[in-house]
Amino acid sequence: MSVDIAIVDKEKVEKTKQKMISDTEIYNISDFFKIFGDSTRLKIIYALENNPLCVGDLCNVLDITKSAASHQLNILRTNKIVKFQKKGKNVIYMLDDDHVSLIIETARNHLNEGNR
Amino acid sequence: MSVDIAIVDKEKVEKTKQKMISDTEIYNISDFFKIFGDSTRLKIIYALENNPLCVGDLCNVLDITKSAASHQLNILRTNKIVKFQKKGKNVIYMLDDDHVSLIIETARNHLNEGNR
DNA sequence: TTGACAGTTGAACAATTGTTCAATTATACT
DNA sequence: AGTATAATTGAACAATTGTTCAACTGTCAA
Repeated sequence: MSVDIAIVDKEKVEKTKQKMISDTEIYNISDFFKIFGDSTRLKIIYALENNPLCVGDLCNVLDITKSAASHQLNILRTNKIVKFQKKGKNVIYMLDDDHVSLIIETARNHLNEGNR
Repeated sequence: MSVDIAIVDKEKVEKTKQKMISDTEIYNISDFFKIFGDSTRLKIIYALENNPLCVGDLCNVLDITKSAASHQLNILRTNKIVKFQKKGKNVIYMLDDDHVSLIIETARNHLNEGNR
């Protein structure tokens, strides 16, 4: 009731309300999409596809600073998109999850083919 | 060269650079994901799934103001995620694209099942 | 044509987010 | 131990983004 806007189809509104998924699930899903909503993170993911790289080399591939890379890698690590492995002085990053590439490819195909 | 960080594996860096997709394509994809990276927009999409609604009813379902809804609907329209149809004083919104539901469901399943 | 209602719009504001900079940790090498 | 290099971290800053508020457009009905 808190919005106070006249309802046109009360039954439909109620039914739709019931069909809605929970707020926490909505937040989880939108947070997940936010990860891929940044071009730097997306580039990192593409660079690491089938291709582990240490931070410095990753920076050279993408032409970004170590700090910027490290911050974004931290986010990707936290969200289990990438994992790492220490090798001497270097830290080697790689994708943690096969689904991720699939989801991105689905979006890419959606954009390239078909509609739009 | 602009980054000036020592390269560990020059060949790998070069190969990876070549494999990278174009910046404009990266931006297109990340912009696409940005659309779903907001909880209000995601809620709107869920509410409209198999279920056209006028703006007022949509606001009642989601408990948001008309203005907030209208701004987000504008973004969704621009990106061809929803389309609309005028019916008298009302504007009926509906999903424009089947792929969209699919992509969101893929993400949702990824989050619910399997890893994480 | 006037009043009421549905929806849109732009500007202001608040919050979030990404990058930069400087300092710090950690490892390797001499 | 001391130095050099790789990477991380936190704070400051800049940019982007979502919501609110108020004004506006367009449509219906009396």
